[in-house]
Amino acid sequence: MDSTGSEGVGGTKDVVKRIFEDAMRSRGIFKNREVLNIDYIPENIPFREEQIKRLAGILSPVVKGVKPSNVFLYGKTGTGKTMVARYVAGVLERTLHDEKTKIAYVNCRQSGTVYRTLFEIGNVMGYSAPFTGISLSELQGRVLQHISSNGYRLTVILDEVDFLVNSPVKRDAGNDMLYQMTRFGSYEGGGSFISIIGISNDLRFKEYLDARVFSGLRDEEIFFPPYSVEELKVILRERVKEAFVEGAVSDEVINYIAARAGGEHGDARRAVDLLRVAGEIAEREGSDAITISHVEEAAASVERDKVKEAISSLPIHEKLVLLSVLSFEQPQNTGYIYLKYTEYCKALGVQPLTQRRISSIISELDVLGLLSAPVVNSGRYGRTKKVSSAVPREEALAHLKEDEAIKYLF
DNA sequence: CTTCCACAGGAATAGGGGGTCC
DNA sequence: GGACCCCCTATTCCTGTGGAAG
Repeated sequence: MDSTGSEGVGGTKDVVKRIFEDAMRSRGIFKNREVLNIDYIPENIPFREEQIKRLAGILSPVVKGVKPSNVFLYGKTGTGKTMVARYVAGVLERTLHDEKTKIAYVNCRQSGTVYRTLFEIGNVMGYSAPFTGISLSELQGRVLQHISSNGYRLTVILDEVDFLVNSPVKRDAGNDMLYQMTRFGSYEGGGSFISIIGISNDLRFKEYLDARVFSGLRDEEIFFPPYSVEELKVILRERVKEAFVEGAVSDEVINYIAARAGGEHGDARRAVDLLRVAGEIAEREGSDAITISHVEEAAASVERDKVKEAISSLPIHEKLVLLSVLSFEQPQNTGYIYLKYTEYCKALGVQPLTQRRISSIISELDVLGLLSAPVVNSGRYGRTKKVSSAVPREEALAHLKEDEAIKYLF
């Protein structure tokens, strides 16, 4: 840990001073760390020429004020869908000299609800709606009205569009919104239109879609295959050239990152992320090059941060459920978890929630990756979830103890 | 082959805090 | 102020179910 007191002649102050001096003396290994941000769009996007050309071709009518086909981009995470869409949209935007032609980017998952997605689109189009209070259909009507009455021609990128329809609660609203948007213009006249670039990595997506919406949404499709490890190496090498000073990242390290991040399904975002965090760690250590062990540490640190973030932002009942699961060595049935949970509630003087709710919470924690809770059938002995922790026990407990209330359950 | 466990998980509903609109 | 809206958590009630025990 940290050595209190003074080492050698200098005191704490000198130690701190030395850290700053070290930081100043070393040239630093970063040249331009912006290049490693998630939303950085490089000049050159390798291995995606074909997709870029196709998307540009499909969108080209826009420059003449004509509605292009709707496009659907699909492929797994980190295969460059968003980057390509933003890249092409960016170039398109810069070649336009037309007030009426707009390009909007909305991430449907970040927006969270159909309402807020529409709200965002309205915002980009210069219509500020109340962020709550009016009905969805009212908002939808207003935004579309705003677009048509101003004669706007809109190309909207709906990233993670599956989130508009993937829950039963949203399904109808999401379908309706997409339906209205795909139909928009066909009856408006006046040159106003909306074209949609949909992006999704969930291939079950179409199951949730209304058939009419589905066919309307993908006049065209562009597939993004995973990057191979070799391709990842090229991508990393290009980023390294831009981001780091010469000699800071060896080929060996690049290969290691590519293998590590790309091994499963060629996720470039993950690879670049790993590179960035490894660089930050190396920098903090005052090292002038990234080593394999920096990368390993980076991978562990990314994982730890995720767990910490996930646990500390949990509401109290979720934390208690997690604690209940951790109190067992072996995987347990929902029923036993629930019993333990009610004990904890009693100890804290909190009113326990119903088992139905706890069952949902267990599922939510499963989705978050904190728990593993597959449903198992034990014949005569019923049907339940076998709940166990999906994160290191001690680590999870440490985070839970940060909570003021839970601390007293030691 | 039937029974029956121990829940899963859908549906309807409520309520409370955020709001708009007239 | 009253009608109505969104969003989220939570409750109540409910029907469904794979397979070991009998």
